[in-house]
Amino acid sequence: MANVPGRSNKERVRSRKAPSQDRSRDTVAVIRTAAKQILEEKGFDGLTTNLIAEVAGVSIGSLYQYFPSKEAIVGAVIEQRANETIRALWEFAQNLPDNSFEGAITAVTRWYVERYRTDRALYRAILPEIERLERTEFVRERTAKIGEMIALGIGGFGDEIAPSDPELAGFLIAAAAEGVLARAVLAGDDVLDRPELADELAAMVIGYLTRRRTG
Amino acid sequence: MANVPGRSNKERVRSRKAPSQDRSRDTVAVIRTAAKQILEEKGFDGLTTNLIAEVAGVSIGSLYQYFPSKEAIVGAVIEQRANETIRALWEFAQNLPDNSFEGAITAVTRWYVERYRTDRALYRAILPEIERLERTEFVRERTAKIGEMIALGIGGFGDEIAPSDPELAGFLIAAAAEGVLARAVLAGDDVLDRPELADELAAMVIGYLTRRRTG
Amino acid sequence: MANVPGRSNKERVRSRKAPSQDRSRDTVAVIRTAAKQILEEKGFDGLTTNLIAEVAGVSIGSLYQYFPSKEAIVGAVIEQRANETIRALWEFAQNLPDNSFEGAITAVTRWYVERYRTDRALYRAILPEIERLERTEFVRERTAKIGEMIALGIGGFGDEIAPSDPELAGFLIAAAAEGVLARAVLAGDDVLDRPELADELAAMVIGYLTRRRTG
Amino acid sequence: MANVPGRSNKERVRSRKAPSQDRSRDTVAVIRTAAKQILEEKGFDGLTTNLIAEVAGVSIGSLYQYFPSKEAIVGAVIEQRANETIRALWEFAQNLPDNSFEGAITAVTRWYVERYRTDRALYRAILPEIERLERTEFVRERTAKIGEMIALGIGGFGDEIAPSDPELAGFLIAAAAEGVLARAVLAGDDVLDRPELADELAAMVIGYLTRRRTG
DNA sequence: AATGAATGAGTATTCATTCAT
DNA sequence: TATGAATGAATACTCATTCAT
Repeated sequence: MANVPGRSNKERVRSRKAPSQDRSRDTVAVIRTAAKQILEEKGFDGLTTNLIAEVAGVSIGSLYQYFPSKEAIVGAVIEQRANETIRALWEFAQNLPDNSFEGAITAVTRWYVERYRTDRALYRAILPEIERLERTEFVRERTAKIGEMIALGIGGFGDEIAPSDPELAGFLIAAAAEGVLARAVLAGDDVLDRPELADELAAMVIGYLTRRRTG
Repeated sequence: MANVPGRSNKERVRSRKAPSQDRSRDTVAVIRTAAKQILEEKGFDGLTTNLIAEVAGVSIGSLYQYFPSKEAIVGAVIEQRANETIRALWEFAQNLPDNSFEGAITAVTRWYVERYRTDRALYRAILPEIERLERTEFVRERTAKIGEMIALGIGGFGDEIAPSDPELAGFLIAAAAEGVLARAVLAGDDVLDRPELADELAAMVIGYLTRRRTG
Repeated sequence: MANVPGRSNKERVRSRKAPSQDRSRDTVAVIRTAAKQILEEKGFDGLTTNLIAEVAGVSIGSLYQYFPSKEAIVGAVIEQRANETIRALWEFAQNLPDNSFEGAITAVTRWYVERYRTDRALYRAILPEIERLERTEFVRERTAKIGEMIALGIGGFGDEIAPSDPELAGFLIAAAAEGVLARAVLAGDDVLDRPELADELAAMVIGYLTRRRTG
Repeated sequence: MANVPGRSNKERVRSRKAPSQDRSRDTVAVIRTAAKQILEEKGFDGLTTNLIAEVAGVSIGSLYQYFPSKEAIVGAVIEQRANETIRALWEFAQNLPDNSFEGAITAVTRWYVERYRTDRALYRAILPEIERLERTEFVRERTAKIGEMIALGIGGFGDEIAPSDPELAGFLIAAAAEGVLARAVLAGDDVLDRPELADELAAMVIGYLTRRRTG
C-alpha cells in the first residue's frame, strides 16, 4: 500500500505544482529556506520532512502539496543555490576592476573561493547530495551552465587564449574548481582558510588556458 | 546511523580489532569485498549491513565483531580502493616509458582517467560517500597522500617546475583531477568517454606547473 | 525511498521465513493470534501493524521478520481460519449421527451456521477482506477445497443425487452457503439468530441436489 | 476515515442535502459517476476524494457540500447500482416470454448472471465494499428489497410453491445468488464464464422452492 | 454555492545494532 | 568466536476533511 503506482520516480523530483500564485510561491520559498537552514545547522542526516515543515511553519501536508518528495526539496535547495551562484557570478564578472585576462581570472577565482568559505556549512551538507543528484538533469545543467559562462568569458580574450573546444575547457575549469573547493570544504578548515588557495587555483586556470599547444 | 549509546562517533569508524590472526583478516576482507560488490551492483542505497553479512557468508553478529558500524565498512572499501590506487599509481609511475615531464604527466593522467572509466559503477556509488566521509581521517589522508605523491613526482623535475608549496600543489592537482573525473563519471558516459578528456586534464596540470610566476 | 525495488508485490503476501524452528513457529502463531483478536475487537480499520506487535508482545521488527506485510498477516488469519474450518468440517462429517442424505445435509448446515454465529465478530471483520483477497491463490483454494469436500460428501449418496458436475455443484453450494451466511452476519443479528435459517439453507441444498432433471 | 469531531458516524453516510434544485442533482450525479468510473478503472484503493473531485470537474469543497464522507459516495454508487438492478430486474420480470415458474426463474437467473458478467470490473471493486457497508441501512435495504421482489414474484405461482416465510426465502435466494456470483466474479473469469453457471443457479432456486416439505 | 490551500493524524516499513545463547 | 533472533527508533508520505475567502 506504500507506493502509488502511476507516478514514476523521476517525476518525483520536480515541483508538484507550478508556483503561479503569490501565496504558492511564498510557501515554496518558505519550505526551501527552511530546508536550507536545517541543512546548514544539522547536515543532511538531520533533515527530515517533518522537521522541514515545522521549521517552515507549514503543515506536512502542505509540504507535499508543493514538493513530491524529500529529494525534490533538496534538489530545489541545490538548484536555487546554483542559480544564485550563476547570477552572482555573472554580475560580478560584469564589473571587474582589472580587465586583463589574468586579473579577471584571479578576481573571479577569489570571489568563488570566498563564496565557499562563507557558506561552508551549507556546502558541507549539500556537496555529497550534488554528486548524488548529478545525474538529475537540472544539476547536470548547472555544471554545464557554469562551464558555458566560463567558455563565454574566455572567449572575450582573443585567439591566443582560445582553447580548441571552449565548452570542454569550461567543463574542465568548472569541475576542477569545484573539485578543489569541495575537497577543501570537506577537508576541514585548514585548507579552505589558506590565503594562497585562490591564487593557486587561479594559477591552475591561467596555466591551463595559456599553455603552449603541443599538438 | 541510529541509536548508539555511550560511544563516540569517532571510535566507530576504525576497525574494531586489529586483524592479527589469519582468519580474522579473512573475515575482514570477505566483508569488505561483499560490501564493494553490493556497492557496485546496487549502489549505496542498496547497501545494508544484513545484506553485506549475507553476501559475505557471515553472520551479522560477526560483522559487528570486525566493524563497529556500517560507516566503517564503507570507509574500509574506500580506503582500500585508495590504497590500491596509490600503490598502482606508484608502480605505474616507476615504469614510465617517456621520462620527460610532460610525457610523465600525460601518461599518469591517462592512466588515471582510464581507472575511473573502468570502474565507473563503483565510483558512481562511492563518490558521494567519499565527500560525506571526507572529514574522517583516513579519507582525508588519502587525498593528502595522493597529493604528496604528486608533489614527490613533481619534485623530480627540477627547479623550473617546482612550485613554492609542493604539498599544496599536490592537493590542488589531486583535488582538481578528482573533481573533473567525479563530475565526468556522474554526468553520464558522454564526457567520460571523450578521448580528449585525459589530455585536457594533463594540459591543465602541466599548465599549472609550468606557468611563469607572476609574483 | 519508500518502496524497495527488487521485491514484487506478490511476494509480499506469503510468509517471509519458513517457521521451521519452534521459536519461529511460536512467534508466527503469536502474531497471527494477536491479529485475529484485534480483528474481532476493533475490526479491520483498527488493525495496525504496530498494534499487532504490541498485542503480540513482539517488536515491530520481529513482526516484519516473519511477515512481509500487513496484508500477509491478514491473509494468514484468514488462511488459518479456513484450514480450521475445513478440518473441523471434515471431522464433524465423519461422525454424523444420522446417516441419511437429508439428515447429513441438515446436520452439516446447522453446524456451519452455528460456526458463523459463534464467531460473528471475526467474520464481520474478515469477510470483506476475503473478498478482497479472493484473487490470491490460497483463498481461492479455500472455496475450492470446501467445494471439493462437499462434492466428495455428495458422492457417497448414490446416483440419484449425483449432479452432472460434482465440482461445480460443490462450488455452488459452498458459495451459496457463504453468501447467505455472509449476508446474515453482516446484516446484523436479526437474521443470523433466526432458528429457521439453518434449515432453510439445508432445504436449499437438498432441493438443489434432489431436483428432477429437466434436461 | 480520519478525525471528525462531534459528528456521529451514522450521520455521515446519507447525503448532506436533499438535491432539490436541478444543479444540485447534477453535481451529485456527476460525483457519483466519477466515483463509479474510478472504481471500475482503478479499484477501491485508487479511489480518493480528491481524485473523485478532479474527475468530476468539481472542487473538493463542493464534493463535501453534497456528500458528508467518502463512505457516503461509495454508498451512493452502490445504492444506485442496486436501484438500477432492482428497476431493471422488475422490468425484465414484467416481460418474461415463458410464464411458467421454471421458465421465469431460469430467465431471471440468466439475466442476473449476465449482469455480473458484463460489469465484472465494477463488481470486483464494489463487492468487498458492499460487505463492508452492509451494516449501513441503505445497503441492507437493497438485499431486503431484492428479497421482497423475489418473494413477490414467487407469490404469483400458487400455493404449491409458496414457502412458509416468503420474506426469508427471498433473502436466502438473493443472498445465495449474490454469494455465488460474488465468488464467481472474484475467483477470476473461469467460473463466471462457464455457460452452465446460470442454469445451475436456477436449479438451486427451483429446487429450493419446489422441495417436498419434510416437516 | 464554490473554491482549493491547508491540515495533521495516522501508518507501514526499514535497518543499524544488540545480546542471549 | 560465532550466531541470528529480536529490537525499536526513526521517517517518508497519504488522504479524508476543514474553512477562510
